[in-house]
Amino acid sequence: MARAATTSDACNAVAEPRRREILSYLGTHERPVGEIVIALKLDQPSVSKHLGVLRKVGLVRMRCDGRHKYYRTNAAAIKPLHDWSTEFEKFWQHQLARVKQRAEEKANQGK
Amino acid sequence: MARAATTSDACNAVAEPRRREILSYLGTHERPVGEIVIALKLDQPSVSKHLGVLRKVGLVRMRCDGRHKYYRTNAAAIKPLHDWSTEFEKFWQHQLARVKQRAEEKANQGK
DNA sequence: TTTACATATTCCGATATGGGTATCTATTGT
DNA sequence: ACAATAGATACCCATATCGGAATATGTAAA
Repeated sequence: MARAATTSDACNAVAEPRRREILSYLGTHERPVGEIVIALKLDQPSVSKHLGVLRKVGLVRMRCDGRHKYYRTNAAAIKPLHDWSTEFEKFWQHQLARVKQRAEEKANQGK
Repeated sequence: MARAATTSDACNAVAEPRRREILSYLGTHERPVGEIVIALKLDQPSVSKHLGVLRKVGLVRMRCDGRHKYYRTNAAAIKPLHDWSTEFEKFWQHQLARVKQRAEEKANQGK
């Protein structure tokens, strides 16, 4: 077996930095492909392909209007990712708290 | 260019489902490799390789003790991912609110 | 010092990727 | 009908991947 397909999962789709840029650029604001091409300075075929991947995993939605196709990110599809990372939130909060505490102790030594 | 290396980024490292399992299994609880192998029913070389990737991007920390190596997840390395997805939180909240509202309107029609 | 154990590394093969370039389709304007 | 425009698709290539099997390293026990 090889690496999992980029289209197998929101996680895999989002691993590609350009796709993250696209999602950020389209907040939930609907935009035609051409605008993405210009704004992010990517080749048009590249953008089309990235959008294809994002669409297959439900991360973007598309609406046709004549020869234009309007894309917007489907934020709900990002939530599972967010939920997964939230599993670890308590841990890094502890870590950061400890770091802060040590820093304060060190500062107090100087007094 | 090909697909970005799995070791190029926490995002790419985490795209692989087994690596996510490993991170979840080790909360911040320190465990030797062998325990991961047994708990997740993976081959030992596979686990070692996954741990190598996770280590390279800082998602796990390692401590040597004799012939054992203890791994634990470094939760702080997951925070950037969490922060990125949080960017979209406001959007899915809106979406879910709309869905709920429509459902309630529909329910009220029946009265 | 030989043996057993814990983990890491290497080699292989099949596969999907992303960039680039060219081309195809569909819709609009003249 | 024809040209122009928006977007998708097809093709090629270099590369990294994961699994599997075998082997290597390093530590501890006999």
